[in-house]
Amino acid sequence: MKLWSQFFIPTLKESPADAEIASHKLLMRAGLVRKLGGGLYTYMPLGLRVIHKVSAICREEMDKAGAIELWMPHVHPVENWQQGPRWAAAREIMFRADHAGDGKRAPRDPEFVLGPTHEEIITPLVKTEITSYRDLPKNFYQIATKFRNEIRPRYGLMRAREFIMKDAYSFDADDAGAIKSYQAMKGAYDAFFARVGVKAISVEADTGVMGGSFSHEYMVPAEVGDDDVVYCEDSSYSANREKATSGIVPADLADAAPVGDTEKFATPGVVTIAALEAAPYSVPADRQFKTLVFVGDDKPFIVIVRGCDDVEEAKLGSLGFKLWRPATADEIVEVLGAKPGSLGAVKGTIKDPSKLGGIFADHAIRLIGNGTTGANEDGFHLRNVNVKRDLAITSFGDFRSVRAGEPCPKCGQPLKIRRAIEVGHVFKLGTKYSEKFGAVYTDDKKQMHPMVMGCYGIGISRTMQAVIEQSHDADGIIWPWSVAPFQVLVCLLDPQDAAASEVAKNLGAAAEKAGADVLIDDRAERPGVKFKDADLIGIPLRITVGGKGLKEGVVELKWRDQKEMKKIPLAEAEAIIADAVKSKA
RNA sequence: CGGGGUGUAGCUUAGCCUGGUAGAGCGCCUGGUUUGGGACCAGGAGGUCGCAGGUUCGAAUCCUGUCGCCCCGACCA
Repeated sequence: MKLWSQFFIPTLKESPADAEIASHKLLMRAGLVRKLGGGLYTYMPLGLRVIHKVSAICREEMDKAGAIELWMPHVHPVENWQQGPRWAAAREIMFRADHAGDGKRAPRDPEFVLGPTHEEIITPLVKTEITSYRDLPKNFYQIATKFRNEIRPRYGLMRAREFIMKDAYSFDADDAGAIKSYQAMKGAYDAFFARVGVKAISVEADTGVMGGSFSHEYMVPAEVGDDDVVYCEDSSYSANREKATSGIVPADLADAAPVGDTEKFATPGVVTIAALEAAPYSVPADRQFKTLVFVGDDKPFIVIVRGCDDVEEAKLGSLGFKLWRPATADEIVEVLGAKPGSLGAVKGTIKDPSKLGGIFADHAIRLIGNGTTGANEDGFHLRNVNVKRDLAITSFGDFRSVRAGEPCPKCGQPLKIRRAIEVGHVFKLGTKYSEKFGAVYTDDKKQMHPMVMGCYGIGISRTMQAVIEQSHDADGIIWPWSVAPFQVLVCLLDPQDAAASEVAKNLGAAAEKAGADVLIDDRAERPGVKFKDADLIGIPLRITVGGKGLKEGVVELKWRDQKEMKKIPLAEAEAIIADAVKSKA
């Protein structure tokens, strides 16, 4: 039981100007966090209580699923990362932590980085500690701070530079075991999000820089999310847009027959799909080939999609490059011989095909018969271009971004898309890290094998904010019982009145005995201020004790998520409150 | 990193275009009146106008640079 006057809850009437979204404003206004710098936040006493509750639930579910808690350093020797499989991709988000404070690290001084995640730490550890199949499987986790130099931190705790994450790493003897571990984590995640009161859906996801064979993200639908979730209401299909496919290309598609030879025509000044759609050319975007040039591991390659489609850059990961980026105009001219706007991949028109790492075409371009594309000569295009006959394609793949309304790949019904916040991610990693670090074990036939790994993250601090984003009204936060910083608020309207104070403390004690965390608002403030603050900080159950009510022999009981308030007789108040608390626990 | 914005008291901000004493509301302190949904009156404290140059008799205001922060894009739990 805490007295408000002896605790610290600095509420604000107005939101700081840099808070954009509801949950960020409420984090600030309810005194849960304060900003130190971009993406860096102090957890204030009230906010820390929520973090502790979320962490405790996470810990319980992880333990229940058989994971084992440990704690790893967050200052990492850079060698661990240099030896790992993703140094090139990961280094740009890592903070350096040189031990030389003046920044003048001598050549022989060790170099450190702040840990953005811990595969590079746990895998070498397991390599030295576990060598026998008898010690497998194992799943280690920690709940700790992570450091990522996000290029653009935003929305408070949603995307911070320093944040709290639960990360778990499973090690199995074989693929079947790894899938079991993966399923166990999915079960734990479902239980966790249900308990903290967040409606999270799991969706198929791109594995990104983590690598690995498959993964699911846990998404909280919200307009302010950074991701797009593609889903179908009829089938169970749901996926991150980066990964999502649609049934836009029929399986039995027959390629269109050419109507004539390819033909060059002048298109002075035309450098966009839209310009070619307009008169006098009038070529619909879905009849144009869009030719884009990327550079993958220092070698240019071409991606072709329909003019009406967008390339989903994450999908280019399937091509096997470690790093890739859009090519610059100069690089494009060097290889294709023309500037962007007149590019194509028709056989014989590419200036220097030997420099290319490949020409990759999206399946959907097969829907185009006798289309139009750039001639690799500024100001000229080619018409009557046909996929099979004319384009020098290395291979086909899925590279386009799905749009709402396209047919679901499972059932054909129209797909929908909505924004969402990623709060958790499970990856089946395979042997990418264990092979790199030599984390092998000996089986019962004296054979050595790399361990099969999985990794599993939950953004603890982000989950806290996602709860607020999903559960608030115009007056403030509405905490679910399970993660509320306090569950019962005794609103003592007349703290100078000894009898009323006594009643408040007794009722608070009764609620506490029944299992609730209790806060008593004993401040010398006017009632209006107390009620406004109560709504703002969102404590689920409010008990109001005031001189007026006591004269009638009643106190008031009000749930934060309900409109109406109930007067209860003082004589029965302790029992009624205890029952209310027990009904929630 | 590219594009756009912004920086004035603890918070929200006016003033800037058109240079001339830095203003308000909230919050804070003192006293009084109040007391069931962010009270009222009186008094008070608090600002090197992000920083550094420049133009000018004179700069919060104009110019240049720089830093922080916010928004849009790529990245992520």
